[in-house]
Amino acid sequence: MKDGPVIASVAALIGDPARANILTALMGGRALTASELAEVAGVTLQTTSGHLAKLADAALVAVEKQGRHRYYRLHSGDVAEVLEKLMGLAQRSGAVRVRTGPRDEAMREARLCYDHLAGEQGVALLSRLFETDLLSPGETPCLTDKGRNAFSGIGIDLDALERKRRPLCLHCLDWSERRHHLAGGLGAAILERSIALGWIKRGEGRTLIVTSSGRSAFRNAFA
Amino acid sequence: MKDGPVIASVAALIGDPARANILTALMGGRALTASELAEVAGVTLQTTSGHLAKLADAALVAVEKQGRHRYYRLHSGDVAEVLEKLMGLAQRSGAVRVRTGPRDEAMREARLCYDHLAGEQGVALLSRLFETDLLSPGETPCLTDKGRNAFSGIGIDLDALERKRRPLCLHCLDWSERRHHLAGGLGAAILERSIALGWIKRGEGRTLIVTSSGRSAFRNAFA
DNA sequence: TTCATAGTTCGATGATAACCGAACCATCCG
DNA sequence: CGGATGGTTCGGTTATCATCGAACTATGAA
Repeated sequence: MKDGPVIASVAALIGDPARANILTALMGGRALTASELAEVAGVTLQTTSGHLAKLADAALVAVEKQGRHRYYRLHSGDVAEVLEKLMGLAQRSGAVRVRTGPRDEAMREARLCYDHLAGEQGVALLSRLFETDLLSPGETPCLTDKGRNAFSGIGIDLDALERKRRPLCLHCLDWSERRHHLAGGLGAAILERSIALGWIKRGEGRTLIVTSSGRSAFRNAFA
Repeated sequence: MKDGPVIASVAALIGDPARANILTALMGGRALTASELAEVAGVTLQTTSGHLAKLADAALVAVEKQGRHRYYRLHSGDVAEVLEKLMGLAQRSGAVRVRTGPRDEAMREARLCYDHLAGEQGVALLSRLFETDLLSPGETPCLTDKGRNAFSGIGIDLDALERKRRPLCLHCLDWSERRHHLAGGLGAAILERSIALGWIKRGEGRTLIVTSSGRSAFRNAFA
């Protein structure tokens, strides 16, 4: 008995845009931190924390503590399957309601993803880095010799970055573009230098603005 | 892009308790009218109408007009599959939030289902009618000779009922009990006579109260 | 120890949407 | 033509819940 309400509670959980973004981000299979999830969800960390608590409560996600990080992942393959099926339904239904998350509008172009560049510009930059052989593609992106020179050339201290525990290169699924952009220590460093060099400026909230000098720098692979 | 929000809109649709009840009721495969669905959902016809419009809009249910009735059914097997999977998840999660629908509390025991008795009492009555051979089980319940006598004995005009277009005996899935109770013309007639004979009284809203004389009458199969 | 980063909890606010009463359309029956 | 039944639309009310600021806890680094 009460099957109706029971499925309702689970569906309602998935039915919130922020939580749906969190869940779809986790469909990649990798465990992500609360901060990263806050980014893809487009809401603040506090809000995300609340959502994650609910999702964990309902056993849709699982948590793993590792030092001061908390890694969240989907609780099991079952959850992923349901999400897949829901996507299928949504596709067929041509659902369009799209109650866009807060700040969503301006963030599509360029935004801060945790501590690196995301949005159209972020995706474009990564693909450009591959094209120009500054990075080589693979499981995770990998720095090439040509890349070492280029990044050092704009003032990034690669040696210092490599001494840190944080992985140098990671890719991160861009939720508005559904393609990867560059994360990891290098992603963060590029953003930091780009701001210092006037290539990127901070906008409202998490939005970023790529200046015209920034656009040409990215296009020419920092040359 | 925007996959997150898209799945969110579908999930949110399923995530409302009233709509979830509607959808689970339709999982039986039979097409039901708006009034019947209003009953299982535990909300008024107006509210149900709104819900059905949204569900139809998202292609989760399909409508068929037949005279002045509108028969609603699940749009396709896909939808049923998703619902199944969600039920599975809900089960594992031990979801308990159960934001019960309005009036839900008092309706579990006995309530009006469209125009017949539902709830624990309704389910118990049908099973008693089978046990005492007033009805024989099957695709739909079927009236026996013994049943004709018994029902005529309490003042039900079976001939008149059979002249009507409405099917005499139908079963109807009880949403609180997840078992069948008796619907159709006979189900309605039994309720009508039960009220006339003081076996059942109307309570608040759609709730019904089975009196002690009613309980013994049902237990003894109207003898 | 102090500072910084990661995350949670709490309280207040605001917006969405479910809900119902009432009035309105549509179909069938006599 | 009425009258009755099945459904939908509209408006106003209410409750829920997502959201964020601020304060707090916890882990790690210097």
